[in-house]
Amino acid sequence: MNNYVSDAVIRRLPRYRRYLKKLQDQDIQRISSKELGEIMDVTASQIRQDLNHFGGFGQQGYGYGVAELDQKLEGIMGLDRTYTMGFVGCGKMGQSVIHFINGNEPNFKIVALCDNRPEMIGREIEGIVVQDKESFRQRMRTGIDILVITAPARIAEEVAGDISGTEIKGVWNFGHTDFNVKGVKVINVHLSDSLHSLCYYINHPD
Amino acid sequence: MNNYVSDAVIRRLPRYRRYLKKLQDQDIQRISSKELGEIMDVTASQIRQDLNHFGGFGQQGYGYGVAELDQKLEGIMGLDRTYTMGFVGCGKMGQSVIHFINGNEPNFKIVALCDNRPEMIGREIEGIVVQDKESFRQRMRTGIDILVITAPARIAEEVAGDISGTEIKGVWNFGHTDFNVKGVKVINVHLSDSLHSLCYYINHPD
DNA sequence: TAGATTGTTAATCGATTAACAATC
DNA sequence: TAGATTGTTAATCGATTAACAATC
Repeated sequence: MNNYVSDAVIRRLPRYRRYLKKLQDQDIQRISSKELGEIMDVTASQIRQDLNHFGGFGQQGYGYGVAELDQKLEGIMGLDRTYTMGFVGCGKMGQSVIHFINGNEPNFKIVALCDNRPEMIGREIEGIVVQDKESFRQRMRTGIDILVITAPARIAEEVAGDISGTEIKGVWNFGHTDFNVKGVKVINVHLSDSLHSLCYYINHPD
Repeated sequence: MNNYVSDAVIRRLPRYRRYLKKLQDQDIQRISSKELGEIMDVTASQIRQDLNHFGGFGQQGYGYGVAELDQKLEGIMGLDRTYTMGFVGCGKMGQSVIHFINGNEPNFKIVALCDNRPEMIGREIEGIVVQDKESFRQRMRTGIDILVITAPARIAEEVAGDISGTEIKGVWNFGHTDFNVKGVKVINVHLSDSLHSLCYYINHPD
């Protein structure tokens, strides 16, 4: 019930949920922080601390109800509702993220696509017609919760400027630059960065 | 020159490099930690602390040479050599990562592809023939530095078991489960997790 | 030399872990 | 009730920031 929640905690929430799903698949109905900690390779203390930011979901002497905790976390992250998405960039990366969302994320509905290349305009990708930048700019103003950037940096920068004043609440950015838009949360995926860190570890084993 | 380097520092290294590249594009040849901190939105202190884990790359009264620092970081991350890559899974996600690597990461050479589906076997993707699991298992033993997992969780788990004893030094995992292989560094990308954290932020603005 | 800015030590801040009283 | 395990406070640990002497 604490007010401030650190980024470190927020980044762990989806992971808790992944493990809770797995437990449900195994028909396990309750779990203690100790057991869960062993499975997830974190301390029981951290689990209890993390969860208590949002309320007391456990029961002394018993542990946590797996399904109940999963549902609470779903609510905390707002995954008990749907989000509309618009894509900027429908190249290989864009198409694969579109496919990923449609196949794995039922709470996210893709409602608009945009691409710069004339040969892409008017084409349908998984049932949605690709728009040009001008008509997308219009479409973008209302009814899109999350903007997904899967376009080259130059185009991403252009679009960033158009976000203010729209209903967009979050940006999921696969581009290679960081960007900040006031009033909108941006998550930068940065594939290159994670690959390059991997190289660091490869060259500095311990 | 310090021996232990925390994950937090390692994750920041690629980001420093991105900004140094940008500075080079603008023909800026030197920069102080103060200026760089302002551009990157971090403290000058953090930059100096981070870099000094690896040596004194700056000069008092002057700052850092942009090209020189970039080159040092390249060396630290081992990006002055090439890495061979094998892909497990050649679906939409796999193909898009293959395309991403070939288009953006000259230090990474894709040398082997694998897919489970009969209709994929023998097909060529960006010049590389897709192998079945059995022949890939053989191929995997030598000459692959990094294994990229872009296959469903079930297949990822199978492959994980075959890694020990190969020359593979790192795994770049796009699957939806965490996994650990002893002696091999694994970086889990977890697209869902980052999307779900974004939802948390959308629902808890401040 | 004087000014600037590093490299590095010390102080602060925040996150993780440990401990334990509360309680199911 | 006794045992188990939470929720929560206190202790520890690590990372970030500030300060400053070294030095280009």
